[in-house]
Amino acid sequence: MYSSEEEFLKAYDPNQFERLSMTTDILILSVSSEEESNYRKLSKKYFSVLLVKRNTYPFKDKWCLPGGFIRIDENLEDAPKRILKDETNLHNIYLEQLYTYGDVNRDPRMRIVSTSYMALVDKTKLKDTLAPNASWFNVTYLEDEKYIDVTLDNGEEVIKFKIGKTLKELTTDRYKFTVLKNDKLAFDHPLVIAAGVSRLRNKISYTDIVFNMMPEYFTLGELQQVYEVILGKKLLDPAFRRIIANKVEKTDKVQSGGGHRPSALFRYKNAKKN
Amino acid sequence: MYSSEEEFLKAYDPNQFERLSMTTDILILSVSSEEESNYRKLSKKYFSVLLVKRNTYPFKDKWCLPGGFIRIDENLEDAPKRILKDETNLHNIYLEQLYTYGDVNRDPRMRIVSTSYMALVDKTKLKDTLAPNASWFNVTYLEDEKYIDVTLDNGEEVIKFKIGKTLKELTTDRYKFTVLKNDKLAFDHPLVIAAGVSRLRNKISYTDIVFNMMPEYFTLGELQQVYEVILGKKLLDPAFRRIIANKVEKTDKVQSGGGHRPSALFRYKNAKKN
DNA sequence: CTAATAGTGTCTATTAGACAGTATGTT
DNA sequence: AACATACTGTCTAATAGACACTATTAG
Repeated sequence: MYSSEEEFLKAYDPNQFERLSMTTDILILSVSSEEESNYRKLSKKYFSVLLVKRNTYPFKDKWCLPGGFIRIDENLEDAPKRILKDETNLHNIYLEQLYTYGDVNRDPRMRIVSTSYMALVDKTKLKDTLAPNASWFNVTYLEDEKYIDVTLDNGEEVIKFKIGKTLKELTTDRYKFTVLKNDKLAFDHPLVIAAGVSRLRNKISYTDIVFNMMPEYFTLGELQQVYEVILGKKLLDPAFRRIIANKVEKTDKVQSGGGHRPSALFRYKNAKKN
Repeated sequence: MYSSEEEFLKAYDPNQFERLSMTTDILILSVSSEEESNYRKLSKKYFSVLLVKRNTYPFKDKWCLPGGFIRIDENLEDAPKRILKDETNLHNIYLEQLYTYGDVNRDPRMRIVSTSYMALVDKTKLKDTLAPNASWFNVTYLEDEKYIDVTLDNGEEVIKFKIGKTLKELTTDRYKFTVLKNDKLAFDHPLVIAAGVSRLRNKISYTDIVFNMMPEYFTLGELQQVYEVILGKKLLDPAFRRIIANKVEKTDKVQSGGGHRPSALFRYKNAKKN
């Protein structure tokens, strides 16, 4: 039919299959601290996500993850990088692909497939240069065998949604997530949030990604708090210290002034395998 | 600007962003047995992948994963299901999304983003109804700190490729895979194979997905062999039996005739948490 | 001194790894 | 009997969980 690839490509009709649009959604996660009135206590930490209030249709006035269309001349993973830059003014951020959502009717405008990414940022590097309609929400994430209950709170507004887990045993992906309750989030973004938090919770124990959310110097108490808010449970000090011992290195800096024993400041050690 | 969502949707211009094409690639994995001449020995098992020889441009005469275009009116995950049906005549197969590849120049025809899926099948259910240009290749997968070396062999042809692992530490996904050597596989399919095998190797130890590759009744020796070919290493019998003990249930069937002690046949137990 | 966090020692329980042994078919 | 796999008992090493204890500061 064609005697060479060039010839084939020249004759190729790109409209053989109707084309579609693609977007990306970014789950930007971080850890926030709350001021503590008691000078002795440590400031409480929260696990938080960045949401944007939509001011255009569809889903006008609902909250959604930052995102946007993939440009025709842009690599897939460059789109979330671009949007992250626009939204937070940060670059060189930890970014990981989560999942691609492609149900026919997931967007009322037209056929849009969306690839979601998860980004982890250190909020201390972010000097209040947030986009005007963006806001950090503290995350409460409760998961059991059957449901995931998520509450997002930015101090002014509370967003709650619930996801049902259907165990599909052997025939397909382990769980199928279905949104059971949601009235303030746009699109299928509850699913993205659940997928991302769940992924982070798993990965925190076998990778070093937490350190993307930490400043350069930190105390082990702070690091433990971050683990605790992400995992949603308390950890025992000695066990925690054993586990992270070879991931961090002690510096000669200390943090004092808290009405209690000062703590050594540690730094992430780019641990070579040994 | 618009007073209602309906009005907005009516006026919406779907060509605001140039649209693109999407395809899906399916990594179909299974386990093959080889006839053993010594009546006493167990038949040797291989980990295997289904490839298709391309008879059209681009990449004419190279091997690739089964795949095809996503139709405009088809849910994303329905495309791999449809292709799986066409290719193997099987439905209700374990299917899991792997990764979405979207570099601008990954396809010479035009801008195509591709979402890859992994399917696990029990080859015994597949009664030689393979598509004419498809073939099962035995997989040898060697991974170390820096490289992944894969050899695929269907008895007639050998395909080798090599992938480099770049540790990206904290700034992005843990590893970036780069194809270092490949001359017989089309597209970025070496990356898909590596991603899938790597994922399966991890998941085999904390999920029950292996049973998708097993017939209804099997001996623990066979099951152990499957674990071994997937993990690429020998396991110790007592440890293996301890681990899978609560995932399987013994039946009153036995398999005898092998010149050695007959073995009990087991079945997958849809283990409720206890 | 007190409240609060920092940091360590050690016992126990659970799990993983290793090896050696017994059991039982077919030719 | 010999070979090959089936299956189990048990010791040891490594890891995880729990608790109690000491250390040190600001007020």
